[in-house]
Amino acid sequence: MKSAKGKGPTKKGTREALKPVDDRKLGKRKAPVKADKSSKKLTKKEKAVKKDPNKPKRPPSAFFVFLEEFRKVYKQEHPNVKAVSAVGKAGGEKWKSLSDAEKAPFEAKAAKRKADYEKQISAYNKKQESMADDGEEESDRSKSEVNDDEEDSEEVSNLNFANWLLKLFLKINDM
DNA sequence: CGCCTGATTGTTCGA
DNA sequence: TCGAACAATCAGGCG
Repeated sequence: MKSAKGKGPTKKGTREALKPVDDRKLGKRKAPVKADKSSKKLTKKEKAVKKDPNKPKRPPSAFFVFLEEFRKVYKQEHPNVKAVSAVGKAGGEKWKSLSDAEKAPFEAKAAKRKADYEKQISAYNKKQESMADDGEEESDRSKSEVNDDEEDSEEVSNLNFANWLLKLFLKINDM
């Protein structure tokens, strides 16, 4: 059952070049080159230390957005499951099962995430410059008013997503 | 006692 | 252009 990972089906040509990325699956997913100072996962520490609260973390990709919903559903069906890998594998497999149409809504969110992320980065960079001189943050009102064009039409769809996913999940599960 | 790893894919920056 | 790293999650395992 797929011990070779989805190397074939998902491959998109350009992805072939990213083949080395798969290497991270072999064991270490990071820092082969660095290996300098305790290259431990600073990501977690960054959170705890909170050195830069304004530092925008990479927003979840479409796959992660889907995973967030998927995890909820998965937990409902598998409350006993105790392993992130389980959801990861199941989610990944399912993700590939999704059609472009199904991925569309998630990709839409991903696109939106980029817009927000861009703003956050902009604000973050700006702040860094400001602080470098005076340390006085503040700034103007960047209240992240991202109400531009579309979007915001969800709200209620949020639950629908879970419901739809649940249905899809059960449906495929039955197959 | 506390932090890290595992597993999925996508995105994003850096050299 | 390519590559490497990190994004969430949750519980267990190790120092």
